[in-house]
Amino acid sequence: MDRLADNTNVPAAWFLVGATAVGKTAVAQHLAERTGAAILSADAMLVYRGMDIGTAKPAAAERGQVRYFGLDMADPDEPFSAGVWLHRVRAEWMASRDLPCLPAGSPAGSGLLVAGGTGLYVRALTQGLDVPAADPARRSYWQERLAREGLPALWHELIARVPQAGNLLADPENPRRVIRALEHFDSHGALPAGWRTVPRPRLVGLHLPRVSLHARILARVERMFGDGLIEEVQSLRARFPAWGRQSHTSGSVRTVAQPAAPGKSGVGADDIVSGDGRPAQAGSCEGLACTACQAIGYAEVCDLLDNRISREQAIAQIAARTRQLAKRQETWFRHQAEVTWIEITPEEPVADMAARVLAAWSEHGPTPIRLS
RNA sequence: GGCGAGGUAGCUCAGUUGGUAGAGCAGCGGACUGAAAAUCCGCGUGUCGUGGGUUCAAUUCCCACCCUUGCCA
Repeated sequence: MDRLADNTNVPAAWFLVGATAVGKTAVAQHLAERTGAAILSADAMLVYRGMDIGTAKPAAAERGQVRYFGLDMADPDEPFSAGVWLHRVRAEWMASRDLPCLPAGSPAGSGLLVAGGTGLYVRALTQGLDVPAADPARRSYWQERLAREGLPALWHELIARVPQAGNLLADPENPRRVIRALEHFDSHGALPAGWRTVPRPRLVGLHLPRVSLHARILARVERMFGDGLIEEVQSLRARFPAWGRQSHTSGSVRTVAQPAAPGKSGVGADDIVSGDGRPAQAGSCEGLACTACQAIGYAEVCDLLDNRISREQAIAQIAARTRQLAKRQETWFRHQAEVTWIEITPEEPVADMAARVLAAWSEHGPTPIRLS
């Protein structure tokens, strides 16, 4: 292959990670415009066409200045996954002969700049994914059995096949992981041993104090409504009628305005909760790829459009879910990667942040990526 | 102004037949290899409105006051 860092013979890229709403996009854009680098978005929601406002996708003006990868790769009703993302991104990259190679030593030259907050996508890019996908039919088979028989039954099935699954699986109480392991076994006859022993890539990240980040998140949510988030969801629903036919906001989180506390002897409390009309099986979207319609902002606006919640509730819930996402992202990068954090403040000019990011990149060098 | 209801965790509320309290949400921490903006796990000390009184002991009973709210004026 010919996408090589000049001296090292290893493909690599400059990574900028961090929680949602810290300002990765602005800094990446700033740097790309000045270096001629292309930007690869490592974000699981920016891949969907038509979902622009709610995902804070870089605007057309910005995209005209810089070559972007990883945006608008699929329609919201297409099944998508980290694996699809990785294959497509690799293919696009290999096909782009005109893209500049990474400069040796100096990040002030051009190259590939990866910006995003989806840890799994970053990992896929730096480590690759182990084996081809499993058969989707197997997934639905196990999903049905989970619904019918419960998690312990699936766990027994898994242990029967892979006695040491307890050590291979990080989180046996997580139905998705158990199902994933089962479908993986069905397709490949074994579980990959490397699931829990991944090297941590060295990255550069932006970090804001929690309070500042929360303030930014709320401001951004309100701006999204001003920018036409509701209209965007309406047009998506016009294109995909199954979208938002029922509440997508699942029960675990999200009900900011709780009707009444279900006390031990709380007569009527349960009635109020269930009467509120949210059966809320997360992501039951009748044929639609659920990922997109579960997306933060989109699920809540559907509830708003169907009069299940008020505008104020929608804003509060979107902000809360975004905060929770941001925390999970921080946790991921804190522990799953070796990140050099650039501590920023809300007032700091983008150019200053960019300069500090550049300095960190210079110091540590680019992060190797796997193109095959 | 009169009568009623209420003031308990950041929010919405339980509860204590007197022995200083607990749920949901929020928040915090953690996990994470093809659904990842997903999914899953863990974490509950707060002047129980204020000041008095009764009591071995009051957040719980009594009195006063303050605040909120509903109805009547």
